[in-house]
Amino acid sequence: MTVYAALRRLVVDGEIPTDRRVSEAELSARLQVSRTPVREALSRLEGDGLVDAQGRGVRVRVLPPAELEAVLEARAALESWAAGRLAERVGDGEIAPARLAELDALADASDAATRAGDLSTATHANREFHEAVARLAGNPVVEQTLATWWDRLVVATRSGLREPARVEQVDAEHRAILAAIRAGDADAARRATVAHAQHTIDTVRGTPE
Amino acid sequence: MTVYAALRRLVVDGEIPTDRRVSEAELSARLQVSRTPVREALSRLEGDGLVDAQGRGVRVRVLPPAELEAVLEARAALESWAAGRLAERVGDGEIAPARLAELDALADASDAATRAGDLSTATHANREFHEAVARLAGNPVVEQTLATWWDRLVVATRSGLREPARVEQVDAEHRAILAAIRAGDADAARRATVAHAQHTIDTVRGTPE
DNA sequence: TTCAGCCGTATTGCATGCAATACGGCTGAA
DNA sequence: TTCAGCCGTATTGCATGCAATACGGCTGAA
Repeated sequence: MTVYAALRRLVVDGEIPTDRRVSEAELSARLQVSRTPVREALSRLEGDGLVDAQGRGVRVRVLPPAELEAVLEARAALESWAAGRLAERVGDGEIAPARLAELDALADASDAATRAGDLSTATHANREFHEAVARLAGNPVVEQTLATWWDRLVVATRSGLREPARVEQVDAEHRAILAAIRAGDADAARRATVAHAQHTIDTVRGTPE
Repeated sequence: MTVYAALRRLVVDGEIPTDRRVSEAELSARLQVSRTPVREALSRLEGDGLVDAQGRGVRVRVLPPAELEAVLEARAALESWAAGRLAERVGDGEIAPARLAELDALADASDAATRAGDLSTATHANREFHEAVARLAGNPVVEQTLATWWDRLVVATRSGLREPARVEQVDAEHRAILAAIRAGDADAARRATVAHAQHTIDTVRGTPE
């Protein structure tokens, strides 16, 4: 499990070359363990869709455009569900308004980093915002699936794709989602999340390469 | 990979006792391979949420009620998305109406088996119907995630839960989903799917044990 | 020059062995 | 009788070794 976690981190953090195949021996030397636990971890990572192990050598998966879009669409589906569910819970009084302050803080952090031009921090904060929404929705299955998809996207978009200058828009969209959640308006929360996600999809589509 | 597939099948088909821990040696003897590939497969199955491997011996996961509901909710979220997307594609003329005949046939099969009282076949046909909708929606990520969740539910509901007598209702709901898809009405398709799923959730909730 | 076919070797996939570990039950005190 | 603590053993987790395999490049024909 620890080897799995370590290897996953290496993959997600971009510490493993994506332009060539890597041998099990290479990874085991790097992690100072034998090939056996490395193989186990790789098998799991393959299940997560993070690496490709057919043939000889393992390859970090950089998603082809079609699959990138598929993951983005899937993410939009679950995130909009989560936002709607959270709004319902707020409306039902299951979530104390104070807990929503966490979301405000994360949106603030995301916006601040974006304005400061700190892309890496901004990306991370943005993810944290969306993951917090999923967590507060109270469905661990959805939460975990989304986390896996985020990881896939991180790997896929590291080399190449960059969020372009729709910077201003992102923050406004986050605030719109939050407002709907706070109002307990599930429908509006879903719509706002779908719109937000759709903009990301459009951006990716419009960015060949 | 073959060992993984074989073991997964054993788990999903209920061929492995769920009431006790099973040792790696036991499974490797059964599959006629050494413990090494069995361990790899188990690690992956754990990632799929099908088994629990903490401590000593592996355990097939029978979902606790809270998690069962979480999976059902998550499934509803993705399936309603898929139904809506498929309806859009039909509306856009991307899907030839002839391909929807497949769905009719699967709904027929599900209904026929249900009326014949063949629960096992009915369950399978029902799953095929929903998986066909997901496939036609054209998003492999959604499709595969749903397949994994179906497997989890199969294992979880094998011992104990049984679909009760809302038999008539199920077919009517399938037809409603189909009608919305055929009409290219994404909103209606989503609503019909959510309603269908919600009935299942209500049923499970109402069936303690 | 191009490319089909082969061949050597790096690499995988699995089996096996062993130290570390976790469990089930036993012992003895309260 | 109950249960904390220990102890023996089944089981895991990892390392290692080896046969099977897949790849990269070489050879020679077209």
